[in-house]
Amino acid sequence: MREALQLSYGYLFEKELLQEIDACGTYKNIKQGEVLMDIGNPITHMPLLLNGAVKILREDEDGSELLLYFLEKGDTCAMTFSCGLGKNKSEIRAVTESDTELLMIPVMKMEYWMGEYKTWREFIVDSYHTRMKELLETVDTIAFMRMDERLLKHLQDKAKVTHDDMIYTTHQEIAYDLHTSRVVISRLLKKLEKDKKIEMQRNHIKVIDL
DNA sequence: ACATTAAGTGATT
DNA sequence: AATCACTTAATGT
Repeated sequence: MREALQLSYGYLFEKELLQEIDACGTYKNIKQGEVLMDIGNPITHMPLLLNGAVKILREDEDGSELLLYFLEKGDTCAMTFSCGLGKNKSEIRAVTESDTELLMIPVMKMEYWMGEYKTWREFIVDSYHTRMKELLETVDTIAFMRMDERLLKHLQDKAKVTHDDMIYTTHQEIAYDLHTSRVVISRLLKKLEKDKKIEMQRNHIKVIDL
């Protein structure tokens, strides 16, 4: 069994379940920026994050994106639950935010364990809750916060999931995540820098106000 | 040196 | 807050 599995999930699951997870899952190491799951893809596996971070995005008709939330170590994707036995298609896109190690569990196994292991069942229900709360928080953010607040929150979230106060990205990419234009982001970042909340260099931003 | 990409800015809606 | 049009700065070849 991989150390990472024991480390991230050892306190949640009993030995037998961990061994089954280890045996049925496929370990994957994924580089930053890879698309794990795209809109329309059939869902056959559920990911268990061992480390790293994944961002979950929604897309509109003309292809522009909106970031919904991040997944971290110990998280799993909520979309997988709402589709039985790989019959449904993914409604979201998942992109690795940093280099990520994860385990892919076949949906069949995940359903089977629901009946077999209480700890697994609790984990799934709990994850579902967490995702739902996270989703509500983003809805609030989009609906009630001004763009400058959203931007700062986004930078803070990003720093958190990546465990690094340095954010390696361009203004354009941030604009895509927040579904706005680059010009707006550039201007707001300028303000945040003046307020000593961040420091900027080309292609990276240091978050000071964490 | 030149082309490409990232970031800054004023004006307009 | 978005868009346009344009400038300036940094980086790659």
